[in-house]
Amino acid sequence: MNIHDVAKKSGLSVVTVSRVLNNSPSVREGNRQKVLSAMEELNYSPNSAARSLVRGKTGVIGMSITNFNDSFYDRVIRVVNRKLAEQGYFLALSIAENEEEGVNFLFQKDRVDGIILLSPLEEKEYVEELKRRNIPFVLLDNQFRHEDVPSVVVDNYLGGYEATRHLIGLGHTKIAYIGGPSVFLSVAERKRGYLQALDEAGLAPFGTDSCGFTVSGGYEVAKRWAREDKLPTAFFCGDDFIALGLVQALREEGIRVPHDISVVGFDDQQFVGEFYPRLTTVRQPEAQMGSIGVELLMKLINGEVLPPAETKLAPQLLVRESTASVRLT
Amino acid sequence: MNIHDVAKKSGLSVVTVSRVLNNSPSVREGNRQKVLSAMEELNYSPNSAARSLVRGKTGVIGMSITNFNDSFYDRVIRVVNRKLAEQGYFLALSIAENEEEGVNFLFQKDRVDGIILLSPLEEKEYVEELKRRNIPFVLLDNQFRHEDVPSVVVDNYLGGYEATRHLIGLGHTKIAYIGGPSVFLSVAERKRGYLQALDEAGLAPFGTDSCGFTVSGGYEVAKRWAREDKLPTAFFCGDDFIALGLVQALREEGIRVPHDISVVGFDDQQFVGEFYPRLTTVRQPEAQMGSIGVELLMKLINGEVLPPAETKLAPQLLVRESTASVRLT
DNA sequence: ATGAAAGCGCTAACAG
DNA sequence: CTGTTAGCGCTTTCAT
Repeated sequence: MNIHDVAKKSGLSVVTVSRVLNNSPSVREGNRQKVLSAMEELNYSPNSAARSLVRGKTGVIGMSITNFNDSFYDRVIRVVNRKLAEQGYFLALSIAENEEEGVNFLFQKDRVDGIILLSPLEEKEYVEELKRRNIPFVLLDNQFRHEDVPSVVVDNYLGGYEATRHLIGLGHTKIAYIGGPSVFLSVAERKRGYLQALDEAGLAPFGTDSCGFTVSGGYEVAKRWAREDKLPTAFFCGDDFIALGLVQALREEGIRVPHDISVVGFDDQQFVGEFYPRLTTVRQPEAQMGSIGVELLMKLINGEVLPPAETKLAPQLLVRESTASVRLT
Repeated sequence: MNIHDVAKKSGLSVVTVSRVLNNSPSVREGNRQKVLSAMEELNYSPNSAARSLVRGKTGVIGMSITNFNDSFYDRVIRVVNRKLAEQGYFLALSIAENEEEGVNFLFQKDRVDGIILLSPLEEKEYVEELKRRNIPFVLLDNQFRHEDVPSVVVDNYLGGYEATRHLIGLGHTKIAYIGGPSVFLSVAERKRGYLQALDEAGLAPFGTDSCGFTVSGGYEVAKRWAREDKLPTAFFCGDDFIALGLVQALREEGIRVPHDISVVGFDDQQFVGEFYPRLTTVRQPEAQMGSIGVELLMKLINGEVLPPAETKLAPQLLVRESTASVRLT
């Protein structure tokens, strides 16, 4: 069932059929209809391998992800999917679990027209490999700076800064920071923002700690601090899960949020938003990140001049119910 | 940079190069080495569009998903990814959001060698379309029965039955069921199991209700029931999120779980497992579902005889800390 | 063990 | 506006 069958059936040549396939204007309306109905009858659809071969393009954009059980990733992926579809591209997701298999597959010029790396784990290796293979690609939420590679990141420093400013503005002076695993640049950046805000306000950090990006991590830290009777009046957490665990633990200790202690999270995880008190948090601009990423990649593919390598996006503080003015005791 | 360049560089013909590419034994070792090093030098990798075209296969399996912010999906996808890689196939994920765009793309015989539909939303349409296009495919966690289509589902009836039996075994007689949206067959099946278990024990259902698969859904139901002073001694929830919301609400009402009321969830959501009391829940056999699904698809692709259309897997009750013997008052 | 030739299904270049 | 010819990069007969 190929283009020749359609040609035969419609009484026209394969070239005309191809023209109809590609919406060429130079086909007489009558003939176009003939071709269309022949296709219909034959239940024909063009072979994409053949098209890719001759055109040198696949119409597919690959995206490598490490994890999807997370609102941030979820939102970015959905936006990318939509934007790509608008441009006539198809998104193929690949889980980077088995470093060898999956990504190497995607990393083939003829498999995809371009690649989006979202929070890549083995960032440097991937970047090098992709450059070597000469495949257009962009980085989203990456950790390091790379020359000549367009990337879109969130200004985590600013996020930490604003979260802390918010707390300071509420009169808090004893503010602690609980971050995630130190391998992440974002963790360090958020902390840097926190320290800067405090410094500007002439305050000393109350204390910092870290744990995994999990509810139980936050829970344990809070329990430990409570046990040691070392509690601030406000916590800035590097992640919503941590914040949620913290709130749970504090509640068990008879400490109310935000009445006794204020808590700020990070990421605006969907799920976490269903708990009371609704968490004040920092929302990352996923939609922007996704659409700018797609735009950059499209430019790269079309050979346009590339803009400055790194685009840094401002996150947004969402003030909700877990923060309040410090209690005057 | 194609096979001809390699041939020229190695001083052999394209056919020999092709043979090396395909591990044909009939190549003299010396020549194989020549070819290999030529490939290396040229940084050559074969064009997959050309291969697909001539072979009529792509080496790609498509999987259509609707949502990934969920442990059940996450686990199934990861297993499928691994199993497929073992077989030399690559998994391409596609979000079924924009029904038109995405899936229709995957639904092309020459794009993928086979398709896995995970909890498809527009199940019947997809099945029909895929049959029409004659693409090998399997259904995972589907809602309806289809002739001639291999599918793997979980025995939700059994899950509901066992969860309820567990509660009955703990001496509970006032047991309620809170299910999810009624469009899902799984919701009805879990309820059917619940009713059956009660019936066998000579008990009447205390009451049933339903809400979205969300924490807030469960929270609101519990608040409502508490307000109406209509509380059982045990809840069986059709979903962990609902169960979690329920526990939160009960706690706010001063009711302790499991001391005053026992709660059973469903799905063993990762995240939910981090809360105390750790939820007694029903775990779906994601690993089995994934690997059986892949096996079936492989058989289909290889033209083997298809086994009985539907494989029904038994879920597993995980007894943890949210259920206890009924209090004797 | 190796190679020449044909062809997978499609599009692009060039005629007419 | 339409068709003839060539070729994308690879694998597969079929000889040798």
